[in-house]
Amino acid sequence: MDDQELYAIFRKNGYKVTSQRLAVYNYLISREDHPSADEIFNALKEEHPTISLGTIYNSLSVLRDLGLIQELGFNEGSSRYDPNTEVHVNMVCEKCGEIHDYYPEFLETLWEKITNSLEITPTGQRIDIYYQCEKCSNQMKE
Amino acid sequence: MDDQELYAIFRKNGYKVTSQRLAVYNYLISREDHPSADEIFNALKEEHPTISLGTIYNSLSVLRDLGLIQELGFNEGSSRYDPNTEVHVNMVCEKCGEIHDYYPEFLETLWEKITNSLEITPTGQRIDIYYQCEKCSNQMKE
DNA sequence: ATTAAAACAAGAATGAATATTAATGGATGA
DNA sequence: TCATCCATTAATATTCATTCTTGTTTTAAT
Repeated sequence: MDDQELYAIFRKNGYKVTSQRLAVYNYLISREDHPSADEIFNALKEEHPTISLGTIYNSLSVLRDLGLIQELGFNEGSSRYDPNTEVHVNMVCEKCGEIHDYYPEFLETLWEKITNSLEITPTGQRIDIYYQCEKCSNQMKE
Repeated sequence: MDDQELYAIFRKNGYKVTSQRLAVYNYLISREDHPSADEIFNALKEEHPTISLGTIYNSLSVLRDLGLIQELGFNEGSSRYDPNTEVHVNMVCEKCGEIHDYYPEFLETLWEKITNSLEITPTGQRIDIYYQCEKCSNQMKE
């Protein structure tokens, strides 16, 4: 999705196009993992010296309400933000919290088998697999 | 699982058996949905007049660390506690937050297809489907 | 029964997230 | 061009779930 498409989505829904919102979204899609609001804040401070953490939260809420991103709440710590709203698996390291997306073969077909049996229409989904990433399981051995 | 089995699990892992821990676990398995710490606290106050919210959190942490329950963190509000740690689907109403478990046909087989493709061994999983429950979608129409 | 370790209750502290408020800066029309 | 409007922003205060601290009580081994 390029910025022009974003502009259109914002305006169609009555939101103004602001450099802060664009920056948050573009930063999110630039990353493979799913950063927290604070991480985004620290990353954008350099190019946007006056941006505030409140604005980050605000922008993330707008993006989430527009369905452009998904917010992932966890047991501990802060929420993480995922620019991918399609069906996929979040591989979550239970030690360091690192997250990356995973697309098993035939996932969409399998997921359809599950959702087809429902009487209602889902508005979203979340699939997490918890494990220990290579880095963390190596540290355990030492 | 009866209380005797619980006793054994606690002791085997170096935890003492306390009435508070038993009460929290037994209350959880008595419920179809997945209450929050505060709900558990309010429910147990009658039979345990001196119990504190801190103790609820403590007991829940112990039960979680023993693998007896799963903690589900969400974007908004408090964590919810699920005494079912097997593979299942959490049906989460995005309006009122009500949760109930769902077991689609062949879920275990489908899930094995997904996890078999992994190089690592998962330590846990979480599958949520977000939707609007009947009560909430009826309220929207009015 | 004695005793040490673990767990408890009560309340303070923490920290993520939201709410509030005044300032900012485009857009619009005179 | 200028003034006004209004959503958004930045800064700050506040909320609320959860964790931590302290002193007391309970558990369970001896």
